[in-house]
Amino acid sequence: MEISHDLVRSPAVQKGNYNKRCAIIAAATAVFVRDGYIGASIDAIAEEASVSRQTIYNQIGDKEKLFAEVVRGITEQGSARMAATLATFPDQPEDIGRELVEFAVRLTRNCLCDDNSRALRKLIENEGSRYPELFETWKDYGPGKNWPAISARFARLARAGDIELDDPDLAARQFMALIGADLPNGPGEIVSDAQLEKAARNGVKTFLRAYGKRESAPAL
Amino acid sequence: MEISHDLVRSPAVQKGNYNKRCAIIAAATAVFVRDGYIGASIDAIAEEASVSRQTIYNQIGDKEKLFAEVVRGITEQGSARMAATLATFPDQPEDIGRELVEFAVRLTRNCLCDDNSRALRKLIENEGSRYPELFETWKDYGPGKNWPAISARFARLARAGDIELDDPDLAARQFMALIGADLPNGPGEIVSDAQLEKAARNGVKTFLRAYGKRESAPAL
DNA sequence: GACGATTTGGACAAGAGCGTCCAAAAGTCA
DNA sequence: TGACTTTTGGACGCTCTTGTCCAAATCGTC
Repeated sequence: MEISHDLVRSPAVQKGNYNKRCAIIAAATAVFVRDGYIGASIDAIAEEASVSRQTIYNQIGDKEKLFAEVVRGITEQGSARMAATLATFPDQPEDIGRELVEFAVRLTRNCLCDDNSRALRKLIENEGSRYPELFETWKDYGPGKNWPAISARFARLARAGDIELDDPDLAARQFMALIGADLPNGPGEIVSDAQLEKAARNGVKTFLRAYGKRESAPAL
Repeated sequence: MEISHDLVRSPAVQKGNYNKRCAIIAAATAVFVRDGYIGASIDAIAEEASVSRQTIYNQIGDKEKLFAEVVRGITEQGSARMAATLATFPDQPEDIGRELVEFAVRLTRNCLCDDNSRALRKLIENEGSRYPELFETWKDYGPGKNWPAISARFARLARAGDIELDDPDLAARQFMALIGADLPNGPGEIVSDAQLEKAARNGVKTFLRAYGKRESAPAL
């Protein structure tokens, strides 16, 4: 699982080699996701990063500190991607079907199916109970900020008369569920662009059959 | 996580105390799900089962054998519950909305939200790559047998004129996604009957808005 | 080249877990 | 009661991991 940490910069202290530090964080992310917190060994991370074990202790410190750094990195990156993607929601659509499909493709590709998001979900699910403070950080970014944002977009579409719905929050949850329903969710599965496109089209089609304006039968 | 293993009987050999064996399997299931394969220690399982560590080695054997037994148990039980629930699909509905909601409640309660199913999903997701043969066994029961079964039911409903759909497989996947969209999916969260009922109603409502016959507006 | 900072690899102690062995205790059945 | 089976608890050897320490090697910069 390749994870770029371009956005992960040393927070305050700027000692040592940035590249080494980034390599350590990236390798730690991969190994933590693959083997879990307990199963991940510092030696495996060191080997994955092509770095001596001692360097990890020099640069970051404890295993817990390393894990916290990993979580901080993927949370930040995931949140940034989600915010950027949400900004592309079709506000004043000309062809709502096509534009919703395009948005769904961006959403699944950048925020649901990418390695970073899957890593975050897996860590939250498996180690969230062991490190509740990690869960707290994520709640702010995930369901705390982004879900209301997307439901607000749908509410605006409804006010503009593009769709018909009574509960924007519910519609947002169902939209997410529908565009994810047709995606292969096996472990470590590769999702092709064609599958992504088809899943988005199928999900949006059903979403608009339920919530679209009655007179305009969407031909996708 | 309480998991009853009434269906789990010793396969061939019938030596020793059944109660002890069942207690071991149940405890092992809980600990494996909680801590993962590597994180689960035989000592913790022995303590959870109120049994000496040596007894585990006498009754089952290896840690791997114990894990395989755990997976076999929850897979069997999950499959049995799914089959029993699928048999209650409304074949000739009088009130399709109400009957689909009732079916969705049964499905989520027995096959999606119960401890057994969640344990199975978690183990598959986390250890499936480490033990592919485990994944194989599950594929037969899960997507291999049950998903075609449910889509066949929807196809029959469509032929009878109760709903309008072109792709039964897709409709089945979307039905599952919709009735699960409104469920709290946090780790270890308790789902009340009221939430279950409401989630099912919301999901079926949208499903029928998309696939129901146009003239009969469902009032749920 | 020389100096300081960093990295490296190896060694180390402490602890945890797995699987085995074994003698004593408890349970089971005739 | 007596013979047989099972369970128990403790001890053991083995491996793996964590975190620390340290001297030698490497890198960057002047």
